[in-house]
Amino acid sequence: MTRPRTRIQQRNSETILEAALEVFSQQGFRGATLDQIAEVAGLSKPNLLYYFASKEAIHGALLSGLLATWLNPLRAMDPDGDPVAELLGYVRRKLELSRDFPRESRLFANEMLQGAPRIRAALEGELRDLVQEKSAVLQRWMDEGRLAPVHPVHLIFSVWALTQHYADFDVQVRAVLGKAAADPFPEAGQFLEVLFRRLLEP
Amino acid sequence: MTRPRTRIQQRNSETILEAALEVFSQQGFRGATLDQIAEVAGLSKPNLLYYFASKEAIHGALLSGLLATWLNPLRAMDPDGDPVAELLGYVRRKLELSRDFPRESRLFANEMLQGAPRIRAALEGELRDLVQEKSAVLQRWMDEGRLAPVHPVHLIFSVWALTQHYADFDVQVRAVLGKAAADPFPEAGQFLEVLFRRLLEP
DNA sequence: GTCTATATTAAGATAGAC
DNA sequence: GTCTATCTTAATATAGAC
Repeated sequence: MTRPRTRIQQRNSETILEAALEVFSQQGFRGATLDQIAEVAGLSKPNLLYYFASKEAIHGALLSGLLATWLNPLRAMDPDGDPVAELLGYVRRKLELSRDFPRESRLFANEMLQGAPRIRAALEGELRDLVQEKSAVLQRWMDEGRLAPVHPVHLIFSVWALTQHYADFDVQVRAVLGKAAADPFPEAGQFLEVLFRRLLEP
Repeated sequence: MTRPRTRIQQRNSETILEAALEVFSQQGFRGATLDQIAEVAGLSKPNLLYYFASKEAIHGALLSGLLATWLNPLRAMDPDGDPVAELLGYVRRKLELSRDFPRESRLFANEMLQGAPRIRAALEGELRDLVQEKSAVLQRWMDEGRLAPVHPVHLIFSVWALTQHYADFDVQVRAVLGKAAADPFPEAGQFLEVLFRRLLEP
């Protein structure tokens, strides 16, 4: 059901994927049930299976394309731009993804915790290639003295870890900060800017 | 079955918890099954339930105490020590936990992704209190000019995020680094030391 | 396209023999 | 303490009416 033809098909497919994202991102693939998804979607269980061949197919539809979206900010890092500004821009866009798409982040995290059975190939291919490419750019900037020297791959890991934490561990972040800070993201953004400036400004 | 009396009880309880950790840390609570745990443990399913009252009880036994272990390194941060050394020591010990107990880290991460239904109270109590206490210490060090100023709570978050990433996203880390680096932890340790030195040295 | 009813398998838990 | 057999419920998926 990748190309729904009618408007009603379009709408129901989206409703199902939206509900599935809600459930899969919390419970993982095995922990989620079609009953839960059907309930959230407000549709009957057989109706779900009219639009998607199986539970696996719904999950697959969510996963495919997710990695691409996730990597877009890294892809956008311009080799001809200003090094520190480019890196800070990357961090900012990645943090915005955590803020605006926390469920997608948790879906991805769930897949990682399970050992990435469904996207292992993409990790070792598409992801690895892009990281290698951008690491080379970072390394060049460091060699030119425009960025303080540091392991470029672990630098990219640190961007992922620090930004995704605010989506994946959202409950913990809010529990610690208390109800005072309704939205932790502005503070997080400031903190991360300071962190990466001090780490990278030559 | 918190206090097994005989040696055989001791041994089987441990075997079950070990197997359960393996499965729960990958699949989460709902995704894991007693069949899987029994298979990994090499015991029959009814035998599992002779030692633990229910699936829930096994999971609870793993979870209880986990938060305490997880917080020990933060607890060990000495208010009378050297600020930068204390912080770096905290980071080092936390990274060692990720290296030596990755499954425990993933069990915790799974619980977070699900919204922490079973440890919400501890997050808002024990965890929050300790973070507040240690944040005050960090703030004092900053006020005394012995640590560069930065949001102390987000600083603690950054330690968690950066160290746990190497356990929770282990598959991704290894996929990106390739088979060349069999053990990413030495490099990670060096990177994190550089990062926190540049961030915090006044 | 959507529903009720249902087939089929899997999962948590228990009974009772040994 | 450990096992086989089994009860009960839940879960994926399908059939077939509307």
